[in-house]
Amino acid sequence: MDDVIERERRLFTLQAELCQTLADPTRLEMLYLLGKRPRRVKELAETTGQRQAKISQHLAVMRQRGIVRAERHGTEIEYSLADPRVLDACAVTRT
Amino acid sequence: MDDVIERERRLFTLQAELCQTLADPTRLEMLYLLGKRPRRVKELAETTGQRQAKISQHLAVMRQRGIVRAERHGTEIEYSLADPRVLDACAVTRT
DNA sequence: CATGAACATTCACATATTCGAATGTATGGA
DNA sequence: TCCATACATTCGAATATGTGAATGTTCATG
Repeated sequence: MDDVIERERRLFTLQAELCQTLADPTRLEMLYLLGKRPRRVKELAETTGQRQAKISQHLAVMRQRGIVRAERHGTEIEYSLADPRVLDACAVTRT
Repeated sequence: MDDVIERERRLFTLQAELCQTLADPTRLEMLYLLGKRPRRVKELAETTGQRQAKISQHLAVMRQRGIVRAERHGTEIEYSLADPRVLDACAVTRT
């Protein structure tokens, strides 16, 4: 009974964390770009016009949440969407 | 050119604000309940087990964002979803 | 108009988030 | 092994957010 409610509450909490992760314009722009194709950090920084450190910080957040995946190529690191379903979430929340 | 980019950025910002509004477990639970049928504040407070003031605060946030609509009936106020599409957003962000 | 019920708002505080600046780390090449 | 490049992390400050406690407001009723 209450267990069901508690289970629901945990789901709402998880859901809220995902929404929180999407609740930043820079991260949304990065996800938009990664939705088209994988990108290196430098490219994300240049395309968005943001500092590299800031991009790395946002990437770290999204990595921890499992939204994004990193793959090293020599000295560069290529990021891609870990689960393209986030694009659905982005699409639905648009305008 | 840059105007297009700027326009996109504004959209990302709006989108981020919506996500931010959804980024709270209590609000998600309230939206879930309102998705089934309109509810009075007291009912929302009792069903979620949260204090009335807290519920009103969250309702105020969602009212400002235009997610929720209020309709007074005597001394009670009934809330409903202003745009049922938010349910889609909620559904997509669920695990 | 006094009262109680239902709801809203304000204030204060704790916590979280974002960002710039600075610094650290890993990799490939000279 | 030294250096430059690409990226990550840490730190501190500013700002935002969530919450409880207290207080205000609105309305129906007597």
